[in-house]
Amino acid sequence: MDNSEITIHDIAEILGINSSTVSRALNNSSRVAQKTKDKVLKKATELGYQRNHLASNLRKSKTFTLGVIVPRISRHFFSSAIAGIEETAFKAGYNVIICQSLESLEREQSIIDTLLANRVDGVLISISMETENYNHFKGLQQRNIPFVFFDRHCNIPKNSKVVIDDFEAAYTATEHLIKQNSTKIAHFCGPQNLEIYKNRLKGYKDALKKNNIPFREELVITSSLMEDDGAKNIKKILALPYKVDGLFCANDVVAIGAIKYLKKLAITIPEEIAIVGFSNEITSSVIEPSLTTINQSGFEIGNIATNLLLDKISNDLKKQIHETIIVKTNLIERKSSLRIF
Amino acid sequence: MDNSEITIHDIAEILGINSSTVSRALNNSSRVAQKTKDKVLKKATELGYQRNHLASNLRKSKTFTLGVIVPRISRHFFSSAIAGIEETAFKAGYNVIICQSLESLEREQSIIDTLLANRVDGVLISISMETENYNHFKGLQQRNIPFVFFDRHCNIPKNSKVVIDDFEAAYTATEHLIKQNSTKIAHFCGPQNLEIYKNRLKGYKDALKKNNIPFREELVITSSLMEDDGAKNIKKILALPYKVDGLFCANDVVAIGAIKYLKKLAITIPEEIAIVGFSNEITSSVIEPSLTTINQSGFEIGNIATNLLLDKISNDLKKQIHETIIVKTNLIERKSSLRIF
DNA sequence: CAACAAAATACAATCGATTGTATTTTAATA
DNA sequence: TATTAAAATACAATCGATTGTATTTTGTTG
Repeated sequence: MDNSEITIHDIAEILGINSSTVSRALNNSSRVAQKTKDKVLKKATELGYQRNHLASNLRKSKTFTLGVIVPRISRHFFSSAIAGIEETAFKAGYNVIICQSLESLEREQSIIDTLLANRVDGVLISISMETENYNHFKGLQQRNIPFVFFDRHCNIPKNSKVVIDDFEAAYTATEHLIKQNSTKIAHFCGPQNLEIYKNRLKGYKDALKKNNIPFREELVITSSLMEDDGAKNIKKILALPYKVDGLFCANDVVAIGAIKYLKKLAITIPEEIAIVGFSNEITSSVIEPSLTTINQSGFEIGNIATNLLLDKISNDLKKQIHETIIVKTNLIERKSSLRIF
Repeated sequence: MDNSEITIHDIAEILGINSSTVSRALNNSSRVAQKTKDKVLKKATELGYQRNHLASNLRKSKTFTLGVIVPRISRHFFSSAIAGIEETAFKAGYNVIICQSLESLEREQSIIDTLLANRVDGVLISISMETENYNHFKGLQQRNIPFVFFDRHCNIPKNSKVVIDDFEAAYTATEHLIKQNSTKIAHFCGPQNLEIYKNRLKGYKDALKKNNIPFREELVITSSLMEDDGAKNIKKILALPYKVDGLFCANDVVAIGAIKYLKKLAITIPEEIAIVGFSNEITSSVIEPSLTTINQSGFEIGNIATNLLLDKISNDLKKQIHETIIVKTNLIERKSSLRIF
């Protein structure tokens, strides 16, 4: 049993030619005669030759590896995004290192150090909720490693990102509630250091304004948007001297927390309060009443972001373009907001 | 701005010593004097030296990369398992290539080829539903690449796996239904080429037997356990000449499909039919009625499987042990099965 | 057939770290 | 101080593929 790996030198020796010719033949270089290419290719498949990427990459000083940083892999949106990233990366011959920040800035920074140590060729990032300073990204810039934000991005100069139009989506969601005759509409929003939550808040505000509904500061409640926060936030709203009849949540998880709690209190949805979430988690179609939400395709976003990153990697030497790609979303109307008139 | 990477040769030159000494110093070899080690380490951090893994790995002919094959990354169980795998692997200095078989044998085979081409040091596998022949695993064995099954395993000689006691869990689940006064208990089972589904079926049968409930062939319905299958299978059951009052599903997804369909038909759960699922997907606690299910920690299983694999990798030269580790599960009792007496 | 350009191939250095062997330095002992 | 073992360091080959330069082969033209 020959356990030793076949190298280009083995092939070269067998064919009585030089290993450099074998290498060029396998890379389909124009400097090698077709006859020789055929010979080499035939022998290579015959021997089961497989290129040693380590050696190849060392010479080319490329790792063909991308780093991916997400807050949490088990969130449906992110695992879909990762599936999209993997797919595109794989096709292009890249591997992917996946890391979770678990919503911690510190972890995010140390992950970037690890990725730098691993000499990844590029990085895809969806930032943590804690991320307020951006020095670690500057580290990437200095090292000339291209990176692309997806979904959760931040406002640093010269960056590329693949995002959805959070403003528009939030506007649509809020206006949908208004059309359902809600007038006292609350908004559970996320940390305002994240652009996406800023924009969702803006969209909410704008929709109110355009529809001549006064904005009330006390109806906007900021939290980490975890399931627990749903109940906590609802309590605050119920303590108000007037009745809230609509709720737009910046994600589905907090919306589901809210629904569960409201059901305990026997407050009817959507009759007493109509609710819209954001992200279309799997759970959202299962909960009762099913949750109206903004649908965003993680898979598609992952695909696109990876393509953008690969472009940046191959254009490295030339000018660096800084692009923002906006992916379409749509409102899925479900029972949690549809009132019968 | 010095963009060029620092190498051991740079450090050696600056300190006026040989690069081999620098290498040994950085690897804390006993062949280097402490004084020299200190000098080297100081200079290395000063210059921001980072080992080039490509070069190091090429020399050691190791990639420090593990391959992971799962049916689908977006399933909660698998994304949790991946999180566990990543964690353990990262700590040990390994990277992970994640691949989805999407329940296709063909894809699974080609993924293994890719992983071989990537010269991974080991592989973690949870096999697809289609997987009936095991030649591709033999390829791994021949190449002497250690691998470990987790969750979905198969019956080949000399393999290591991290699994749950499917038999016992299914037994517990079925017995729970019996305690709830169900006597006509159906079982939605998965493809019988997978050990886990075989064992779940066995556990179901055994629980019936021990409780003197006759086993009926027609109550066992095999499918791919997708959500759609839930409704399809329920239809078959409703066509029976007697009334089924209990249902044990081999996963949560099909159970949820069943619940949704039963609700449409206004058949009450658990009063008319009590239901137990398997896996504890996130959705299961959200659906109404909430789904009684077997809880299995993907994260823990991922952790353990990775540790086992890393053991095998480092023991490569010595004897190969073939271990089966069984991870504890527990029954989570929820509304879908709890009858009020 | 000679001359020469073009095509094909060979040679050799290189990527950066590791490691077996050789050499030098240090320290201990007689 | 001479001797010698042990400790520390230097040298050089190596992992396998790539690539710039040198050399050989091929084919075309007068």
